[in-house]
Amino acid sequence: MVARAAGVSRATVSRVVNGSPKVRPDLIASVSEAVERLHYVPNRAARSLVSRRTGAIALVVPEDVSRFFGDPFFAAIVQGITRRLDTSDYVLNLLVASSDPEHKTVRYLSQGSVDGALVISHHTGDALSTPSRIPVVYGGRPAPEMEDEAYFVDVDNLGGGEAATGRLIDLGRRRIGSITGPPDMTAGIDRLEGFRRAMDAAGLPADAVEAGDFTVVGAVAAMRRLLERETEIDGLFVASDLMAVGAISVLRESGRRIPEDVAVVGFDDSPAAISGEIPLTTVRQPSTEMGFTMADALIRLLAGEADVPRHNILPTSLVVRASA
Amino acid sequence: MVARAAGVSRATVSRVVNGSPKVRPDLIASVSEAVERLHYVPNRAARSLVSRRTGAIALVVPEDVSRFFGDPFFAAIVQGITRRLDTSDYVLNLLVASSDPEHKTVRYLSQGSVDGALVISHHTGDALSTPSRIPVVYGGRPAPEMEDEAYFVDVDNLGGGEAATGRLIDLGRRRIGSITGPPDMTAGIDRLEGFRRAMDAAGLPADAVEAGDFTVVGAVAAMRRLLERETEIDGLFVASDLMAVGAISVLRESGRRIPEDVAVVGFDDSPAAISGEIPLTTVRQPSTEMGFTMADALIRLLAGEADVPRHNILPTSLVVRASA
DNA sequence: TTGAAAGCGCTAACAC
DNA sequence: GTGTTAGCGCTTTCAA
Repeated sequence: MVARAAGVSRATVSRVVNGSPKVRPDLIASVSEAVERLHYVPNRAARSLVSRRTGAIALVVPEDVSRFFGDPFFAAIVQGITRRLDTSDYVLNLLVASSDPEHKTVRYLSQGSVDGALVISHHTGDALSTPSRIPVVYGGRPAPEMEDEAYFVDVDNLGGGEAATGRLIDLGRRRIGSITGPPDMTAGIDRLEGFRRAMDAAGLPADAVEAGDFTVVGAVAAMRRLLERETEIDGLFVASDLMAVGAISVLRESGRRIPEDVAVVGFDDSPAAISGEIPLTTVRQPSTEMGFTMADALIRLLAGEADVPRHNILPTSLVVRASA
Repeated sequence: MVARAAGVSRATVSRVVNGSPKVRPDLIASVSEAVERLHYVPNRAARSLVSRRTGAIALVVPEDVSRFFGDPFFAAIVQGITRRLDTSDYVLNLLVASSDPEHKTVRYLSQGSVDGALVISHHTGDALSTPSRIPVVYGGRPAPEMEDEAYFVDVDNLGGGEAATGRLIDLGRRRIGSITGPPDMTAGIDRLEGFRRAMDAAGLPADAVEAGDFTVVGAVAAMRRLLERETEIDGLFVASDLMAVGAISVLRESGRRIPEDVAVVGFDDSPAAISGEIPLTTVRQPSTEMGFTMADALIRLLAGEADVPRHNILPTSLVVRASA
């Protein structure tokens, strides 16, 4: 080790570099000086070989990146994560999880290449099948079978669905329908559950429900199906803004006015909410904060903190615009 | 090493694991079996300590992630990168570059934590100030002073600007203006240069130009300024679709019809191009391919290939819709 | 408080 | 072809 030019042993250099408290001030000074002068940078591999820590955490995202990276919600999560990491010594490893269980990702995670992992779970099946021995924090409520033991951060989809539906009810709407997400995505499930609770509480039937898939075209189809069954609909809760856009186009096509004939509430408060002709009333979710909180929880877990909450549900809020 | 349970030496295990050609088939079989049975996974840190390779590459993005992660263009690049990496043994490290030169990022890169880096350079100043000794491939043409020596992949902004302007000229427009990007972003500079060349070639003056900043509000302001100076405008090339949306709103506000009074061509072929009321004629850029190509170039560089082209300009194409 | 020495898990000469 | 032997650069007991 070159920095021994400071006239001390490698051990002392190591202590100084790692900020050990028991080093004489004058030594720490001369070592620092030598480090500076020689542009010494500790080798990460050697360090993690002995310390058994890598200083890296993985961000595991589902395979269809296309959807995820373009998705503003996901973008905000990543932003929140990087913001938290910025004031830490961890770096982020981006892993695109394949459905193939024997994929690189799994091997990588068990390779001890990262100290912990953040996994964005949207579909129920996404949750890391191979249980690794490193701490994992999920983004989004994972599958029910892991829900209790797992650490996760989620937005209050249930409360959001309830608030959205409540808005429709407060508006005096009585025949309220809903276009939901696919049945294997917990976010969609929870939003629907919120819808049901609000309807139940108001003594209204929660049966005008059709499943979408969080895309515009899926929503168009779902809306058409719904309209065939229920011509009297006067209120609609759609599980995402993008789907709301699709639903609204069908509604208008059928001659209905928004919000006069049918009041519509979306979910996400994405750019799509204000890009259409009629500004969407929707539910805002704290996405950046979600990413930040996920990273924070993982870092605390890695620091050995014992009282890290397993479940963290971030509040959502209703944003009233023109559609309802 | 536990896998010595296969009755061979660690060296042989290492050879088998790394696919060395000079190992007896029966040994490679029994070793593989033992590896499988014992769930042996080589330790990454130890391996890179001796091999001086990390199996990781960095993706360095400018600080304002907010813009970048939400940006479909960036999303597509990341997708292209991960797609290329998927069939390699490299993993991706995401680094958010701060403007602070003494930032984590710089230290990290010089720490030997990655074998190479991909850097998305949009602003001229973004280019890694600290010259690291690892191979770097830029996404987007970097600052002129590094343009020659650096490896980079870019889309043909110049050709795209030329084609867009050419479309306007072919349409018979004669008083054609342009809203450009900020003067420190090479993409915007090149698009403007394309505009100039097309105008020059047609013997038209290229002086109706105002600088935008790639945002809707910036474009609105730029359009207003342009309209004050040039009331006769009948054609407009806008350096991004998002800005085109802003420009069009101002144009309409002033009572002009698109494309009858003013034909408009954008750039990017982003979702914004088809989300507005009038589908935008625009220039499509191969963003996913750009990411793929960047990763591919870096991987080849890391493999020691000598004939990796330093500059790679990917073709753009005009997409004709309703606005021009 | 500091130094000496051991060793983290692996690969790469070098012999056999 | 395979085993033996050195380290890779660092942290960390253990003595001093």
